[in-house]
Amino acid sequence: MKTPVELTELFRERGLKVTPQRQCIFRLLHGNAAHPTAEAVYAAARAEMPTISLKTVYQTLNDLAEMGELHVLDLGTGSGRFDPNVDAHHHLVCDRCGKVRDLHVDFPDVRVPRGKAQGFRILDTEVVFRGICDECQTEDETDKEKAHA
Amino acid sequence: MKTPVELTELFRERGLKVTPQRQCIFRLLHGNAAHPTAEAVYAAARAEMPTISLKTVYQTLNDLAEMGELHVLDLGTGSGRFDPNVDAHHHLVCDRCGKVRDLHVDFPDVRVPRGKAQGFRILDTEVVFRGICDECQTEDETDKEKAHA
DNA sequence: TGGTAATCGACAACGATTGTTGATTCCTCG
DNA sequence: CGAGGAATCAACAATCGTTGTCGATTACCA
Ligand SMILES: [Mn+2]
Ligand SMILES: [Mn+2]
Ligand SMILES: [Zn+2]
Ligand SMILES: [Zn+2]
Repeated sequence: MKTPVELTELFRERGLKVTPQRQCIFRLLHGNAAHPTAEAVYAAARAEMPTISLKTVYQTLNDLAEMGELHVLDLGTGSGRFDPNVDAHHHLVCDRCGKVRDLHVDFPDVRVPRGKAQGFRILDTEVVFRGICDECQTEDETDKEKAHA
Repeated sequence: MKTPVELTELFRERGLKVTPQRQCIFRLLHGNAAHPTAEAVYAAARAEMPTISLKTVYQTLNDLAEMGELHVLDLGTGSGRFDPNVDAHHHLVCDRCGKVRDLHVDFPDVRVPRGKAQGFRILDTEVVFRGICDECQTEDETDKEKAHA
């Protein structure tokens, strides 16, 4: 995603107004690697602007996604995750708590072999590693200790 | 997924009754590579049993998933896709129509490099190739021709 | 400064999935 | 075979995430 200043330009060029609500969301997302849900962005925005509406948050997130400044990930965690990092990368997903972490590794061998594409024109390749995050593993161990006691 | 006959055994062992509705779903799923939604299974089942309820379909699909006989894929196509093929494989997904095809290729290089796992214990690796399927490409071309005319 | 886009609140609606009820069917085990 | 209990049905309501609608108000920006 571009910087808040660049996004301000971009929105104006497109005839979209640059409101404080939108600028707030620009700032919250810039460099954000937490892959927040819309609700999470909403919560963070309300800390600065108590009257911002969830509708406005969705509106701005969708605008950014349409411009290609944001990717929406559907990783089976119930709700969409917004990713301001639009460069090619992959993800680690916690099956327990839904946490999403970036994995910046290139897998040059991951291609559909000739003759196996079944007519598809491939536009994108995602690798998703699913498992249990550190925090959820610690929880599990704590539970075991309690069970012993 | 096991064969309908084996699933009949398995259900009985678990104290679950083997009803005609469940057997119908066993048959519909066995060897099914279409990755159907619950609604699609429901539609196919109703062709044989007009009074089967959507509730019963979900119930049976969830039972099979809990037993590990079925995988539920969330590929961002709006609804869950049920996959009776529980062996390791990957998927081609059409961004336009949601079609899902199997890709039986092993990618041995696709592993999280040591030191990049960020505390995750990895349990599963999925590769998803997104693009446009053959049918949707043909549609596009037809549209172009119409535009020229 | 004015025209118009954006926002707000308060609520309804959506699609996918799950829950509830009470009546009915029918599988399974002895 | 017969009894007991699970499963199913229909007909709803409810959930969650997301989008739509409304009229009134705000405020961006050419
Ligand atoms: Mn990311
Ligand atoms: Mn598959
Ligand atoms: Zn976790
Ligand atoms: Zn398609």
